[in-house]
Amino acid sequence: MVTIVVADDHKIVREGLIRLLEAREDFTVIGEAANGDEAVALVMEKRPDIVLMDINMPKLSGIDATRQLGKAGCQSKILVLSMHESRAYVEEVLRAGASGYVVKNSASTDVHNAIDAIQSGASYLSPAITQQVVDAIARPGDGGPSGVSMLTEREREVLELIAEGLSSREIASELGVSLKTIDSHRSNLMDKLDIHKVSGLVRFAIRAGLIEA
Amino acid sequence: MVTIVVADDHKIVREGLIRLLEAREDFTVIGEAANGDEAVALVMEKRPDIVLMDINMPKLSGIDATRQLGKAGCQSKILVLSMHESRAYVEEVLRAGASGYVVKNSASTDVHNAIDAIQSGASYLSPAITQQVVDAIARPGDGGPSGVSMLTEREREVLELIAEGLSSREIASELGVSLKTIDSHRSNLMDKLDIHKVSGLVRFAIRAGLIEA
DNA sequence: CCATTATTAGGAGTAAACCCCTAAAACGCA
DNA sequence: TGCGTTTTAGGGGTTTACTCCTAATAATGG
Repeated sequence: MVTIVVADDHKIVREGLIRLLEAREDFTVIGEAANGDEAVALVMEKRPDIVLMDINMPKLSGIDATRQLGKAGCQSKILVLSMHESRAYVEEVLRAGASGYVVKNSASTDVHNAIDAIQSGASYLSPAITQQVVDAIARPGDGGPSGVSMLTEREREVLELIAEGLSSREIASELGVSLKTIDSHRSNLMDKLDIHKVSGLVRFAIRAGLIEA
Repeated sequence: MVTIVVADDHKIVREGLIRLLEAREDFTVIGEAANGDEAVALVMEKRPDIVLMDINMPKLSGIDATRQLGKAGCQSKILVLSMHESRAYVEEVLRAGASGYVVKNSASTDVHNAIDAIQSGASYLSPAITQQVVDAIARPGDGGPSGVSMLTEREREVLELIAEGLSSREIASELGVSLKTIDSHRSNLMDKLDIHKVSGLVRFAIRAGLIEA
């Protein structure tokens, strides 16, 4: 019997997931959490085999919760449930110590398969994701760490301020440097990310978790 | 027997919802859609009693889909499922012609109750929502309609394209009007929202669910 | 029928964004 | 010590964005 804890901030989604899980007779849900804090506490207490963890949760994100459980030496395998298919997310989730990544746009059988896989010690990535990871590896140019990690500290800082709505002049004054310097950083980070519009930068910054929407 | 169509862009959520609905023997799900366009087509074809519609969907949002169905004279009652509890959303959803508004953080029984209610011609709002609506009615002048609902159809459209990264020129060509027209819409919507930068518009559009991050 | 609003369009101008270059000082690293 | 990277800074240019005006047409609503 595989014991499972479900963490998702939407009760109705949680209920649906539990039904989907318990359609398998060898799965049993022994607890549910509505945010990251609750999830960590519950998992430490119940020690389930599997944690089905949503990424977007208040207080503590699913990624941070995963990270904390890892540091605490928790043996439960974590299967992250996400609505994002972007490479950046997958990287971060796996780095945080999760054993699997399933997009919400999956069939219930995918979740079953994922649990079977990580229960036996393997990793599991949604079919939709595997392709992206393969693409990322195949592409050497921007291949490495996608996005934020290819930026320097300063560029990240500038990007954040741009996304927060400051003009280049305001950023220059904020950081105590010349307008032209910000212009350089701006150009450089735009080249690195291959995003050449403010709108794109904002969305990137949000996806990357640099700022909140 | 109450016939239902479920529209949500996440397959796994859709599956969960269907299970929750079919736990009631007098409910039967006769179709499912993964985006707004599909939903409209499917509902026009199948003519269900109820449409359980998510707001955040690609191509055509649940709100726009609701609006289209209303204009087409569709008799199906629409129950909107949303993760947002903000007043602005509820306003717009009801204005679009939906019969009910249920937040995702509800129990399945709430959805059952909502369907019973709107099936008998009533409206249904999640408990979490009712208070907000009452508040909004109580002080009409104060906050006013905050956000999206104060924009016109065209302004919303332009905002969406701005947030998606199109330049004014591209938007003009996309919508088949003059650059100056887009400039007008842009100015007007910026005045209405009191947001005067692209970065702010993008974040607003994301918060408002007009686009995805 | 009149008032308001939505949609369209333009003129004219300032500010900002964005693109092309170069280049110096500082830093770690091999 | 030299090499790459980061951070700094600038010159000069084109293109958008943004603001301030006006104004015609159509539709909506009291």
